[in-house]
Order: sequence, then C-alpha cells, then structure tokens
Amino acid sequence: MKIKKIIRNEIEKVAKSLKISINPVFSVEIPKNVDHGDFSSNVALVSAKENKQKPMDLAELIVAKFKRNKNFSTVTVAKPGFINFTISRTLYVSVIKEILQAGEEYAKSDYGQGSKILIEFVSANPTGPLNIVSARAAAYGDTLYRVMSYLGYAPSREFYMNDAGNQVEILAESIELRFREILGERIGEMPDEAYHGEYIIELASRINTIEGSRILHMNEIERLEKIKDFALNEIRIMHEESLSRFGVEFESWISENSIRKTGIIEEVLSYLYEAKVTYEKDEAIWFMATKFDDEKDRVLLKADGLPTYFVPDIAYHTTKYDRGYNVIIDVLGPDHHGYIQRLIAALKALNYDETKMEFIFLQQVNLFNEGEKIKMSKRLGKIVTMDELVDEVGKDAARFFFIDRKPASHLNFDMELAKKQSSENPVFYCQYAHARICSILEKAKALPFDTIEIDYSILKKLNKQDEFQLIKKLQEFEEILINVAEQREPHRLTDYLKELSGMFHKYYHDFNILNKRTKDTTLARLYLVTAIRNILKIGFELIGVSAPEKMSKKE
RNA sequence: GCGCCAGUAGCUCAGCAGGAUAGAGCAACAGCCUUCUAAGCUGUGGGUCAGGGGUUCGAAUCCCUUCUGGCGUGCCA
Repeated sequence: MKIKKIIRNEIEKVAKSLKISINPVFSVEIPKNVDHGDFSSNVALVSAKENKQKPMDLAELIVAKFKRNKNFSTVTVAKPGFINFTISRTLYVSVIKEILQAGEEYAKSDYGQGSKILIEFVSANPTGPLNIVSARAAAYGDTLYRVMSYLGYAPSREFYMNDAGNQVEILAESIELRFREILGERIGEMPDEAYHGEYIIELASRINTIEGSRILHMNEIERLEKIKDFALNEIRIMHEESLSRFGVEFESWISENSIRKTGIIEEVLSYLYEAKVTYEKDEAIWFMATKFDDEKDRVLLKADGLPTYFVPDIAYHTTKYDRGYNVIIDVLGPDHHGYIQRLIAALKALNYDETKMEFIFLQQVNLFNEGEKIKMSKRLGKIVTMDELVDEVGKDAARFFFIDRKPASHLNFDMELAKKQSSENPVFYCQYAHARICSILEKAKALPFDTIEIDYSILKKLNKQDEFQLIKKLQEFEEILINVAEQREPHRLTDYLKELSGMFHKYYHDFNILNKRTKDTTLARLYLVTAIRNILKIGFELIGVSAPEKMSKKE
C-alpha cells in the first residue's frame, strides 16, 4: 500500500512539473510477470488521449523525470505504454523497519474515519440450534467486523431474533407435544410441519423438570405461552454459547417481539397509510410496493388482522436508521434475495435513504465427509449443527474454511481436509508457518550475539530475490485489509495468508536463517522472518484463528 | 414465465472495480531428509475463461444475447 502510494504521488508530482494532465483513474499495480518490474502503471495509456500524445511518448517523458529517484533502481517504458518500476533496496528495507516498529499494531489505521457501520448477521430463527449456514455467516460477519475495527471504522454486530410469528407458535406446539409424551400421553407421529429435532425433546424434558407441575394444570393457551417463553430463552442462550465458542460476540441482540411491543409497527403502518401507499383487498391490507420498483404489491396485514413478517422487519430497519449508522449491512442467507426488493420499497416509501443499505448473500454450504456429501433435512431435524462442526474440526479450521471463499460462492466444506495435519490443509499450512518462525526465533536466543536489540542498518544484508519478493508481499498487507473492508470480502485475507505462508516455507527451505558465522545476514533474516510472523499473527487475529507457537502433533 | 446468484485446469477455487504470456491448492507423475519441525520443498503435464455478438489501444473482467445449474417468486419467516 505504502509503496503504491509513493509511486502514485511521485507520478502526480512529475506530471505537474511537466504540465501533463493526468487521468485520475490510472492505476499502480504489481504485474503478474516479474519481468515487468515490481510495480507498473498505466498512466501514460489512460492519459494519452487528453494530452494528444502517443502513450509511448508520454511514458518516456514521465520516465525521464524518474532518473534520479532514490526509491527506484530502474524505471522503464514497455510496449503499449506501461511504466515499470523496480524498487530500490532502501525502500524495501523501510518496509521491514516499519513493520517491526509497529509490532502487533501494524497496518492499524484510521482509514474508516469512524464511519458507523451496522453488520447484522446470523439472525437465525430461534427455533433450533445454529446450523452450518449460520456458522458461515458468523465467521463472515465477525471477520468483517474485526477488520473494520482495525481500520478505524466503527462497526457494530447485531443479531435479530425472529422470536414472534408463526414459526415460534409451531415451536411451542412441538415442545408441548413432546411434553405430553413425556407425561405418558400417546402422541403418535409428529405432524409434518412440527420441529422434529432431538433438541425439542430435550427442551420438553427440561421444562418438565423445571416447570412441570406448574404448567400441567394451565389451560392450553397459557401453557403454550409459558413453553414458548421458556424455549425462546433457552434457545437464545444456546445460540449465544455456540457463537461464543466460535469466538463471536454481538454488541446487540434485537428481539422482534420487543419491537412489536414498542408501537413502532403501528407508526410504520400509519405512516404508510398517510402516504397513501396502502389499500385493502381480499380483507387484507396491502403495500403498493410496485410503486417503488418491487415486482408485486405486498401484504402488510393479513386477513386475520395480524401483521406479516414484513411489517416488524420494516420497523426494525427504521430503528437501524434512527440509530445513526452510515452503512447498514444485512448479511443474509441464500433464500432471502427475493425479499430485499420489498424492504427497499418500504424504506423508500418511508423516505429513508435506501442507498445506505447493503445486502450480502452468503450462498449455501455443502458438507462433505470422505468425498460423500452429507445430506441434511431441516424438516426431519437431521442437520449438522454449528456446535457439532466445531467439535469435529475445531474453531480454527471452521472459521478459516468459511471465510476462504467469496460470499456469493457455494461452499463445499470438506471435513476430512479440515482435520488433516498436513500442507493439504490450508489452515494448518498457515499456522505451521507461524509456528516454524516462532521456533526459529526461539533457537536464535542461543546464538552468540545479541538478537534482541534491533539494528536496522543491518537490513541491507537482505539482497536475495526471494527476500525482496517476501518484502513486497508484506507491504501488500495493508492494502489487502482495505480491500477486505471495502469490498466486504474476507476471503482475500485467507488468500493472502496462504500465499505469504507458502513464500515463507519456500524461503525457509532454500535459505539457512540461523548461522553464527554470518552474524549480519543472520540478524537481517531474523528481522525479516519476525516481520512475517507479525503479519501472520495479525492476520490470524483478524479472522479469529489462533496463532500457535508450536504445532503439537496428534497421532 | 419473471427475478437474483453462479458457470475459469480432472476436482476445489483465486483473478485485486479493463491491463502485458489466465493463476493457486488438491489429485496424477518425477524428485528432495547426517540441517532452524520432511507437519515442509522442487519439477512436469493439464485451459475454446459455458457459447455467440459488441464496446477499445487492450475483455475472464463492462454491455447485449443464448445455454446450463442453484435459489427465490405465499396473507411463511
């Protein structure tokens, strides 16, 4: 990041002195082909037209001005009009110095300028244990949160509990059935629409132990109400615990039920009514969503007089606005994309700035074990829960795997691979790089010279191509983080960590780091390797994966 | 039918908001341990970027279109 910025600035300075006007869309990038230097820019190509010059000529003019610049060892013009830069050793060395000086705070910044960002994610229905899609959402949202915090945004994590409506009634009924079963009643087959999972029986038996005698004599309505409250509370605690084990905490838990009680729903409805965007048809109240680019109008109040899920959700979203967020991110499951258009329509009708909303859809997760796809059925209660997954493969592997794919892609989760302790498993591979460095640093303590006091002038001993490449990779870190935050794509971070780890493993293999006969080189390499370790460690922290100093081998 | 997302190596996926010869891992094959962890490293083969048009100096990337897959399209949430 820093080097790119330096190059940008230099180019702009040069252009100014040459009185060339520059198209600001020009880029500075790391070319794929190493023959094209360390960095390259297309300034001349994109600015040729407005200067009425050929790209090549323009490039030559600019390059001439770079002749005596200490930061670059060579600056050349190539084919259609690219300018290629090779970085000088001084500039490289300054990167390591910066990383070492910043320590565990490296790349931390105020880039986000305190922009208030709400990230709503997981928001699973409180009708059962968290499943794998929730786990993916948890890893995703939390990583986004961590990176944004690191970069000086002011993000906040929120969990919306749909603890009202039909499904919750069914939950209560399901438990009530099981409850009666425990008391010896013959209930026959559970109805299709009921929840079938083991946990329903557990909840029933728990409420029997705690409240059994009391609810036994209640009338059915009271009893269902009691069971509902009990179950919702239990399940919320269950969710919190699962998430907490996964390293995810939420700043706020918002209950749909409590939103329904505030009167905000009535406000929303009366506002829509006054705005004359509602009408009555078939005994229901409809919202003219088509007026605001939705495909069809939507029901607000059902014929039975009860609001649809839509209404409290609008109300909920207005609270997000009222809480003053600059950006409101909803992380949603794959089955919700038909829904957002109507939500946006409603927000427009209520005069909220819908451009603040951002929707991210995480695609589904398929679990594989030994090459076999694990079949799940929510209806039959046959699902692999988040807890089971974490028990099976561990938090580190689970978080890494979930993040390691861009959100819109389906994710095939290979449980066998996640458990492997070899280079095939990317989590292991990266953690091992970190551990390896730690073990080198440990060994370095036995060297017959001081390795604690850092003498940065020694860094000029780094002169191998592999070392420059590593440094170049290190300085990309800052930019990667910014990309993660801005594009909402955490997978770029795991990608980066894999690459950096790979480069280190190779370096380790090809070069001896500890050598007491070449003190300066040894020290310089130790500094380099320390810088790598720092970045790995920061990266792991940001994705919520541990940075082990030793790998303990399991048999 | 309509809408959203996807289609890149045998498999799993990247490709940085248009850049130079499309990359990585796995799998396959061939190698590397008296050495700081071989829990690792190196090499080889492998592609009509789903197809077809267009935009321009330049397209996997942007636009149009066709095909294929997933999901959505309830007075469910």
